[in-house]
Amino acid sequence: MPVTLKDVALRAGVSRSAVSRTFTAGASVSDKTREKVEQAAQELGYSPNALASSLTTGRTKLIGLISNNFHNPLFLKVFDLFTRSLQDRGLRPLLVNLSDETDPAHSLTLLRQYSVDGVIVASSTLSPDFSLAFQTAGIPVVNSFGRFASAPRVHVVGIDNVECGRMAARTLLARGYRRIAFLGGPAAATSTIDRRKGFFEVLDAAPGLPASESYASAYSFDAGRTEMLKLLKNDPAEAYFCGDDVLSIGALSAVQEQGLSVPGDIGIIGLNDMDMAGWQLINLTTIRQPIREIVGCSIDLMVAMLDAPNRQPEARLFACEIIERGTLRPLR
Amino acid sequence: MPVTLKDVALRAGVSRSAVSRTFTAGASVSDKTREKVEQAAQELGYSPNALASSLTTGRTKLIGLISNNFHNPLFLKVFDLFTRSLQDRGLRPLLVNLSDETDPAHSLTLLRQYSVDGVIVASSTLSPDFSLAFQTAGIPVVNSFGRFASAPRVHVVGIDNVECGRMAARTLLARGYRRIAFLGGPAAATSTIDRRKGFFEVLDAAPGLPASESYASAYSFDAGRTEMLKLLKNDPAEAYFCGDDVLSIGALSAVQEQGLSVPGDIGIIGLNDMDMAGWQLINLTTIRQPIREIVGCSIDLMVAMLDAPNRQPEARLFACEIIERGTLRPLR
DNA sequence: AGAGTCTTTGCAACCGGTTGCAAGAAATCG
DNA sequence: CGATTTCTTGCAACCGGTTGCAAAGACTCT
Repeated sequence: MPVTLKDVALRAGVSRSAVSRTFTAGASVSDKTREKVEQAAQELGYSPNALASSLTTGRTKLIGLISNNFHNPLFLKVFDLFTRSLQDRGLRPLLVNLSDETDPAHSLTLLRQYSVDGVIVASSTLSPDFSLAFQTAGIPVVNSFGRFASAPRVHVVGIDNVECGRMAARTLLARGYRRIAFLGGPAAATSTIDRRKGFFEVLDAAPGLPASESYASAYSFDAGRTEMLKLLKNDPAEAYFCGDDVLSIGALSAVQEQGLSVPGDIGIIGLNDMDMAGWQLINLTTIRQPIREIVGCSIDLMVAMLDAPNRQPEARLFACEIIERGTLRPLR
Repeated sequence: MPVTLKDVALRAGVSRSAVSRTFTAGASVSDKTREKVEQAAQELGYSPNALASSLTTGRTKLIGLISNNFHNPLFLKVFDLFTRSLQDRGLRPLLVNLSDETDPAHSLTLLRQYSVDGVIVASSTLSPDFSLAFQTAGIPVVNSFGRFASAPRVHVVGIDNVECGRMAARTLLARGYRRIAFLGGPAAATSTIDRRKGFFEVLDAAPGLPASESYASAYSFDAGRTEMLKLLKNDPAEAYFCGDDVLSIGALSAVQEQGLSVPGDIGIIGLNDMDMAGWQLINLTTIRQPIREIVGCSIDLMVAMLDAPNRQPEARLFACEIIERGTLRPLR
């Protein structure tokens, strides 16, 4: 049923090679032949089989896009950007949804079976070892939104979560909050660990400040709300750095439900600057992660690696930015 | 570099066919051979090339997943469900992000090049003709979240948007609202058209009720808020059926910003029941679309079609359900 | 033990393309 | 104009698998 190279060759009265060459950029074909072939292809509705050609060329233009962040609203935008940018460069995203898996073995064989040209691991919670497995298997890999390392073993593009933690702490201190706290997401996520580190680094440098920490069970509204309700029962802090905007909104909700005001009674700063953080009825002060740049850069790196697979791994970081809204009291 | 059938055959001391057969379910191989082959495959780290085998079998297990709804928060969950369910059935989603395109030609050639076994068009705004193009080209297609037709030409799974419109109107009337209005998303979307139709069908059957309509420029918070601010300037209605939850939340925000209360002064009912509709600080009354069922059913249909491509197209509808929260006054 | 049946196995052709090579055609040059 | 050089082109082998076929092997039964 589908029309092949041979059909076109037959109709155009040329060899199969000639047809193949008309569809291969940079191959040697005379204008006359090319015209005949294109005519025939047009009439038959031919389009070359990318998979068959991948057999000999060794390139599929398939890129595995692996993520376990299918509950993070930010990632809708991330997927949007990734798929668009990949398409713009003639690459096709083969999506892998990791859900709770953390072992790369399964994804690895799966993506190997489909001979992907490269893999993008888009996750803020997976360990770098996950990405490393692909590298070791000889598949170019970029870890987007991944954990920064000063001696990276795989390409990693993202933000410095430690610095984000510092930034949050400094922001709170600058606004005169003294009793401040860290309200993280799941304690095992690399991003949580790093942000916590930076946060307390700054606090520890300013001794005499009472600081506390706690963890929500997930990056979700309910988890944030539940945790905050618990905190409010026992002498809460003046301000909280929450691991994520959704978590923050849950916390915000809890505070308001208890009849307290934000930022009057309690200050909150989130992270990610999701769309909803800007909604007037939420109006969350938060730290923006430049996802457009991160995605763009990840793809640039990936494309570069397709030509030079043995590129030295590098970490590329982007600065985050405080987005000042209404959940912290103003700078004096 | 990658290890092939031949390598394994050589090492196991058998023919290539034997190796192929050990990896093909239902093929005839003796236990002894199978063991030898599996041993060799293990040692070499062999995994069969799905693309090469697709050449002869004619099946890639690739499913094109096309969407233009990368800004609709509901679709993060939709993608999550689709990718997970496809994976569970041994199928791989090849994602196509349509953004503003409405012409299927491009996606069609693209997906044909990759010999996808089938295509799922996940979109609430595309015309059925889009999906039809794949059907015509001989590629099994399911239109998820698509427009219902009583004589469908392609498989369509979703909800009856006309009925949703009716349901919204009845709900508002039952709560004693008399001056009610339709606040749709972009006027060209099929879902908007259908919902409007059902909505006014009910209103027209109850004469003497002043009804009005208007349209936001997008299914977004800003568009909803802007439109509602405009409406509030001129004699607003008592209650609004908004085309979407995000739109509703924008409208809700506008009402509150103007110092009016919901549902005291103005009632709002949304559609979709996204996560955030349930957040206490939003607490939106809305119509739930059973996306889990829609996705599940879409995939069932797709799988069925892989075996019987000429299945008679059918439309499968799921009932929606009012989720009662706090943005409509209670039933008397 | 021999005939008949059922399994297992390798050969070779094929899936839809690509590509090195050598021969033929066209263009360039003195 | 013939000799060179450069372009085109088809042949044939190959990419990594699958599969129909017939031969070989294993098994059953009398």
